[in-house]
Amino acid sequence: MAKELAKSYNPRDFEDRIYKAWNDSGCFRAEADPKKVPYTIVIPPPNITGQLHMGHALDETLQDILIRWKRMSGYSALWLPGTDHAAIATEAKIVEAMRKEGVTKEDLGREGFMERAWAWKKQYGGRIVEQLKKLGSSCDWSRERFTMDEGCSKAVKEVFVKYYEKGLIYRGERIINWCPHCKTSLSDAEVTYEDQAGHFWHIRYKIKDADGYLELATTRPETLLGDTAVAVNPKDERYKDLVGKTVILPIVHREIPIVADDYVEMDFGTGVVKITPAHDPNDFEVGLRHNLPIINVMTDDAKITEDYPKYAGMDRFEARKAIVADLEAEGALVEIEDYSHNVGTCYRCGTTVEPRVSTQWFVKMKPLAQPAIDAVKNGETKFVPERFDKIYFHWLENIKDWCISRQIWWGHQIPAFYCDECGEMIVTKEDGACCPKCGKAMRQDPDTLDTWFSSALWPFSTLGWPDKDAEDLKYFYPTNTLVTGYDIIFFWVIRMMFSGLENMGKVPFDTVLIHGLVRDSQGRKMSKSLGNGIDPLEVIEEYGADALRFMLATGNSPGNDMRYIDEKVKSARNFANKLWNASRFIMMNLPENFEFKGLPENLALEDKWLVNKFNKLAKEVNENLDKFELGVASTKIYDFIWDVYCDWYIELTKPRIQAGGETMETAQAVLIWAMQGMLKLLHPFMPFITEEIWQVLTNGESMIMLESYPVYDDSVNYDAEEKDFEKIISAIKAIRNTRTEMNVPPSVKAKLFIETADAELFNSCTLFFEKLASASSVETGDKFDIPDSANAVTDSARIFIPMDELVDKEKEIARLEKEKAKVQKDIDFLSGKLNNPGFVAKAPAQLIEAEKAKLAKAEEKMTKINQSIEAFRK
RNA sequence: GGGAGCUUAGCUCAGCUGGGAGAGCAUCUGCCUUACAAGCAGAGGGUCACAGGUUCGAGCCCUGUAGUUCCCACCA
Repeated sequence: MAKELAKSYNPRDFEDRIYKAWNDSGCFRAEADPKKVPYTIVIPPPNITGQLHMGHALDETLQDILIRWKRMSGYSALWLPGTDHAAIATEAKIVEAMRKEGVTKEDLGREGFMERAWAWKKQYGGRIVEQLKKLGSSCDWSRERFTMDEGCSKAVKEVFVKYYEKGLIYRGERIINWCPHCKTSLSDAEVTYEDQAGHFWHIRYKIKDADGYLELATTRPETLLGDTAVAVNPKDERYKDLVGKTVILPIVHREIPIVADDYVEMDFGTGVVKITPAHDPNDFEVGLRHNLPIINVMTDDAKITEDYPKYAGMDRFEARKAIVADLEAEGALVEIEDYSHNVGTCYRCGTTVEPRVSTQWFVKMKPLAQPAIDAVKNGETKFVPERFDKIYFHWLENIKDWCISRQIWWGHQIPAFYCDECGEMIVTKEDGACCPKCGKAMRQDPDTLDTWFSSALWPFSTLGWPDKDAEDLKYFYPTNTLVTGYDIIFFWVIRMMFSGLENMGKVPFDTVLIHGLVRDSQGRKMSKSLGNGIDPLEVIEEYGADALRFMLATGNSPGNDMRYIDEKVKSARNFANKLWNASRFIMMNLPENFEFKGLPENLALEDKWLVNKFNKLAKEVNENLDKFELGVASTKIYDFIWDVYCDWYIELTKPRIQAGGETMETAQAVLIWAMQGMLKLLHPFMPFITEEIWQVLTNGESMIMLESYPVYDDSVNYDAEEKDFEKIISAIKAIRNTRTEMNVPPSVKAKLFIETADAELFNSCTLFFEKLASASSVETGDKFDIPDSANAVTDSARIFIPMDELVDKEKEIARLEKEKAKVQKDIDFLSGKLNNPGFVAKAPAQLIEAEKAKLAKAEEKMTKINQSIEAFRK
């Protein structure tokens, strides 16, 4: 540890060193200590493929603030870290890397591919973890987990088998979202809808055995190949007689029925809909109701199948053009209309999703959703801010079954086994099962699980479940605060909720703290394609992790997006620098072998003023943190350190330090006392600089991160002293103000004559007037008449500042009149309020008293101003 | 088509149980006062989107309007 602070604040010199010291001494380790109360956060596990971005930086900063605060407040605080295998995202990256080498998945085979994937995990899984450390994250690395490690995998199998046996998991042929690029199914949550400009192609289908056509419109003419009906509304008089007849599908020339179904809206378009059960979720439902055949016309990469030789091998968009041309040639195309519609895209790669019928595994959601809804309704888990519970309810109330099987290799392979001999299927936790019917070796289902299936179990799988007696599980579950962005509610929060309730019987966390996105300086989302992303590591390199953290925690509120603005980081860095220099100041003014023995007895007025203000600060900061108002808390600490401590208190101690003796010793002790308190309050927000200063201040005898967080001390009551000293402060401010307005440079000292009823108080503070208000001498009294002097007036004093040159009476009167007008406004406002019978009758007594006191002060000041004006007019 | 957020100083944003509008940056005036020019002391700048309502009292609560952003939704 450093022995003394470097001359200038340079976070690069100590942040890594301090992180290592924390880690080496086991400060991050949480114990299941029965004498303590647990406080637990599980990290939203970043993807192993990921690199730290601003979103992580915000998320980790908020968690670290909470965990450090709770740790210092005496809790057994566990922040459990880990990473996510991120199935599709990771596999896509690996495949892409392989592509550059000219290798395909098929070349390697499943086993070979998995080997390669694990190697990838080994290489990159550690990278993001190292980046988290740069931020100062105080995670318990001894408990680090990975969603595909042995324990998590065990939990996944356990849950899968349990759900299957309870009938909560089933396998079936359904229409699902298919990504032709990733070549896998997707869940509903993994589809992002976006408005796209497209067309409405109006097509006519010839009615068989009758004259005329049925005209309909579609945005996807290529799916016509798979049409197995056209539908109309049963109440639609226009088509009533046609129901039961058939039409001839253009191009294909297949005969398909006209069916009646309520799904069709009469007022939309022509009131006729083509039905393609294999490629549209609604059509699929209609198909089920009318027993229509399902004709899949596309391969898994969305090319037309061999069944349609003319279009076979064409991509669906090429096929669209070809088919439109053919429709036109055939005379079946009536019209093309511009149309904007909602298109589903893959949330990973952006490819337009193709609805597709296939056999998949599903989780039955209705029975699981209800307890999750109830848990938030009855307050077992609450969202901060509260409004996000609406989104949560809405999603759960309309939830559909969750498609969990993915046609990729990187992930948890589904623990279902098939007998190719007799067709038997079993679901089991055991590997390498043999068929219970015919004894033959069974083949495991090749599919893997949705990545969110394992992260849904994260709050308990990481604590030892399914071992129900695991010490960590018993002590740390349920966890307390989950911190995440609003964009993850559907993917993760909801699934953790029902998983926790179903498997643990308890909610996984009591609070979900939601934050927004970090946008660029223009308010745009940071994205790779825009190239507007800011790398947190570069910011840390330039300004330090503390500055970045402070900027992210300050000036924004839960649930709202924020912008990354360089000036804000700079200003946070300047704040750190300010603190750095303040501590340098107090240290350079300490005697060689100074020993801090706590707050001394013989406090001066200004010491009590400071102590009282600090005490109130500690109270408020804890209250704000309790309510997750981290930004408000950090602002208050900032204001106290900069304004109260640096700009006032340090300046006040300077003359005392010069004076020496007892007053100096007291000042030194108070300086240190307050500095230690401020460092502790600030530590969760700016861990590195506070630790570095603490180490030097305390000769490395303890770590600030393990100190107790300051709390309100109800034995401190210096309210009267605080008020008194505020009189001195306002007098100094008034003098400075007057001098500035009269263009008197600070180098020009002036005598002060202070006319006040608080002569004793002012006399005890003459040093401060000399030092902070450029006074050459100070005289107090109950009556002065000093001609040719500028006047500074407060509610408790009239201050005469004689000038070398004659004071311009008119100017001085004008200045006082201006001031008078202000005070008069106050008096009018306050007396108006107090003369209002409604206010006096209904406002709280405390407030009325406060307003009366304010009015009295204003009137005092008014009297003094009038006296001064009178004196000038004489 | 539903739902939510936002609209406060030139810019970016705080302001949480309703009690005389705040910060950072920017602007203007002075200061290199030996902790800090990444600083110090001052100053200017706001009908808190608009219109109603509730209240003794509204930036804050209610209703509506406008602009804006986002989420959800099966009108082909």
